[in-house]
Amino acid sequence: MGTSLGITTDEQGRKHVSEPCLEPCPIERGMRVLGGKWKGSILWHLKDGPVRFNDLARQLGGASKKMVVQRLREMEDAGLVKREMVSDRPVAVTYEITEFGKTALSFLEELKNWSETHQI
Amino acid sequence: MGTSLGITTDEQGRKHVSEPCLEPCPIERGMRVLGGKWKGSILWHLKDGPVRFNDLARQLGGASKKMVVQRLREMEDAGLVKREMVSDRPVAVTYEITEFGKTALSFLEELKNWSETHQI
DNA sequence: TCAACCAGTTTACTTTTAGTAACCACATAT
DNA sequence: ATATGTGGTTACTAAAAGTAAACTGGTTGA
Repeated sequence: MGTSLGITTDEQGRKHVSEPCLEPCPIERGMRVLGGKWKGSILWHLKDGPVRFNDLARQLGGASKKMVVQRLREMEDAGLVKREMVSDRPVAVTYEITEFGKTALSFLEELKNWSETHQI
Repeated sequence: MGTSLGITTDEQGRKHVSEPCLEPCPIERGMRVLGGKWKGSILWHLKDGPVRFNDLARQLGGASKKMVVQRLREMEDAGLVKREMVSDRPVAVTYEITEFGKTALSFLEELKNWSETHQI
């Protein structure tokens, strides 16, 4: 009988969804890459230049090293972040935002502004 | 000796963080309200007008009623969404985006575009 | 030599989230 | 009477996410 947002009702009155929002919908997909705890903050901290691992971990006061490493690996895999071995013996590593990572910054900035302007 | 992003090194070479990004930083706070699984999608589905509970649950193909209710309650509490009892006996309920909820749409749109333009 | 740094890894948990499947009470249509 | 609809709730399980703290194996500086 009627339709509303992809839901159709047939002649017998049974309801069917024509375009259910299955998992790989763009908003959920985006949230998976940027939404994990600390991911946004990590990217944000890298926006002004490469940062060394322990410095990053310290900045993210609340996060354990394990979390920071884990998130960094995920973000490396997603291509948001690049790991660079700066020196071998004294081991020194920096993490740097990639060009692709930078494309997410405007979005994070909007989120940041949104949280700041509305008291959340 | 040097400082970098709020990390200072004292005369003895010990490192200290001056402004660690503790949990309630704007990006993390924003992610807490908008980042849960399905929350973004729910808000997005409500953008064109009120939607009834079961319709919404159907649209979110992968989500169980329990999840949808849970997320809706959280979003009600956050003031993003309003529950409206349309009719009592036949019980009918709609969920509607609030003015505050609408302020998050531009952000979701950017996330959506970002996910769509970069193959994620 | 000792303490502190580097960049992690590992362990041993606890907490949170996600999810299934069945069930409720009531209403409407066949 | 039976199936289907409404808007949920309950009970339970599985998986993910997160924690603190110890530990590696090296380096550096006092």
